[in-house]
Amino acid sequence: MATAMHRDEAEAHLRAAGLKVTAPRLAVLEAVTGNGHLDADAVHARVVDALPGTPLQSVYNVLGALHGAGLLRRIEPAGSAALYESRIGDNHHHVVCTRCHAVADVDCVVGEAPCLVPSTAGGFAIHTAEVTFWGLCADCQREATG
Amino acid sequence: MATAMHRDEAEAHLRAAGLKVTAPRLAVLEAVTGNGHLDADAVHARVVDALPGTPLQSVYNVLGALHGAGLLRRIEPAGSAALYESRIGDNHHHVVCTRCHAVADVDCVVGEAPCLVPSTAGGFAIHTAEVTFWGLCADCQREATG
DNA sequence: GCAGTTGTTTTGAATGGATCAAAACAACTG
DNA sequence: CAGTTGTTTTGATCCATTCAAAACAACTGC
Repeated sequence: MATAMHRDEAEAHLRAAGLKVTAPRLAVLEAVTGNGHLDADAVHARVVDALPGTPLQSVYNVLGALHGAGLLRRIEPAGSAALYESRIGDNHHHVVCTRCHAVADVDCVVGEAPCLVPSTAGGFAIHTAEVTFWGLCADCQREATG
Repeated sequence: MATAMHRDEAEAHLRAAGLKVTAPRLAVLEAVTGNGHLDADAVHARVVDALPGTPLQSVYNVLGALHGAGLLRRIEPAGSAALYESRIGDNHHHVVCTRCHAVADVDCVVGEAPCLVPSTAGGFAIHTAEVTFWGLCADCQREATG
């Protein structure tokens, strides 16, 4: 839990994005903010704490809306369900544990966003680069060598 | 269609990997080799040409086995089904069209595999890096600006 | 060559993440 | 405060993929 989001902050973000301010949206925004990388189920679990009875479908809708509005970033590592994170605006990368699927952020490793150099490969007009590292998380290293 | 694979070549690869040589496996290997990035359905379509009646399930089994043996590489770009390619051994990257999902290979853009520098981020022992670029393919650029 | 063993293919069914659609509802506008 | 429009909810459906058991065929040793 890094930076939890205050209700009024969340509200401001929603309004700025031209979205109506609703309880499920505030709940999802608070659930994701500062809590790493969560899939729809994990978000749902947190949302239900704050807003009992909220259906999973609503979480999907809200996540879709917030992602569409640029308020949430979405990643889909191979083998995992879609994950959402609140850290946006910078283009950082991710490490995924090949054993337990844990995810952590990685700031661009080599100097200034080296992997992001826009280029034209094979006639494609590239606008984004996404880097996913694969490895073993600390816990799984222990269990593997132990 | 770059390098099509001959039957005996395919056989050798299978044996080298300790896999039994079977018709479906040869068919899948030939279907994927030199044909870019194919999902299970696309592979199935090709396999059925050579081996009528082959069920999709068998294609899944074979793709799984060949991938497990390191004979096929598997990528899973967000929003697409799993794709298989025969180009292995080098660690190249991919561009995916955000409009039509076409995929092309990209050799590492900045010098010598800059994105692959193994490092230790957040306690993870990284062993692989995967770079996915997103952009518009030539065709979609035309249709978008046209 | 031929039978046995083991791994593969096939048949059939099930899973899970996610999406679609329509009805019930609530947030913003004036 | 009523109307309008966007949201949430209910409920159903989709698709890629995986699981399981039975039918089968590739390799081994004889």
